[in-house]
Amino acid sequence: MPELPEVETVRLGLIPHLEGQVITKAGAFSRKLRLPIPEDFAKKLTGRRIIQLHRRAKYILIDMAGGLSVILHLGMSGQILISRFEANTPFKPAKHDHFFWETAGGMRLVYHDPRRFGLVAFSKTDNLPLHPLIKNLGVEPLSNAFNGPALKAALAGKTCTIKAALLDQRIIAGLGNIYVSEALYRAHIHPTRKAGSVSLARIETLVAMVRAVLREALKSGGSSLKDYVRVNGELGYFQHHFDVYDRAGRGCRSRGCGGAVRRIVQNARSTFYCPRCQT
DNA sequence: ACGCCCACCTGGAGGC
DNA sequence: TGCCTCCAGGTGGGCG
Repeated sequence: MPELPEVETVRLGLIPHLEGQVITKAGAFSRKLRLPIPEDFAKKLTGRRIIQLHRRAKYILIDMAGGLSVILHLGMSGQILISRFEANTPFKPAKHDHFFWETAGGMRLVYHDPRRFGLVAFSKTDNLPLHPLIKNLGVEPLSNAFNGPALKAALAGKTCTIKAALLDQRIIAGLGNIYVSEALYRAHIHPTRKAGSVSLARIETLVAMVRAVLREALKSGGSSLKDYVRVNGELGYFQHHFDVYDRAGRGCRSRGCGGAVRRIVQNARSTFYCPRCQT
């Protein structure tokens, strides 16, 4: 579900409730996520102070006192919710709640994930860059390292489609199925084009459009299709601004185009594009 | 090494 | 109402 803008919105929403706080209580329930929840989850977290929240790709990284970091991923349907809790009222998990913690400031974090593709893991803070979940991630698309020449070089010789390449987290870290379709539409690049064959000039445009669509989505608090919500339960609203995603058969929004958005399947995932505007 | 397929899960929507 | 199929913001293991 959540791509970079949704994960970043969650991180920004968590910061005021978590940074500097001490965890007074924590608990986990038995069902396994993408990875098993660490057995010592509650023991490791109880009494520990939260220092700082970061993001890498679609992972939220929480640095704690004592050199411990928590790695969180929302998978397709994960939610992290924060709410004030009443003193002396034990947490009763709802269906698909997998773990929680409470802070001295009176807030309770709950991780909820029906499909269980998300995960929580621990790492030593020092070793985070080398952690197996993190070490192979590519460039952050909102960083200066993401630029035309660098992307052109990363795509050189690739025979897969540009769509598949943009989804590859080892190349660009944080794009998902929605924003890849949206960025390719804005850059006028056909999603079936071979990644290595796109000219530098068009790659430069693509870089700018990836940035633009991520920034705009972030401003809108992300896109809520089904499961994604902010930490206070509110919806994002960038879904109202999609040009192509989930708009098959409807009119292309480009002035004077008059064509219709088409849906195709690439690598078993939907792609939406305008056959007239994208070549 | 690379590209592709599939599995991992649950639930909602739509067809009959 | 029910049952069946298809579909969904992600990821990585295994295969050719």
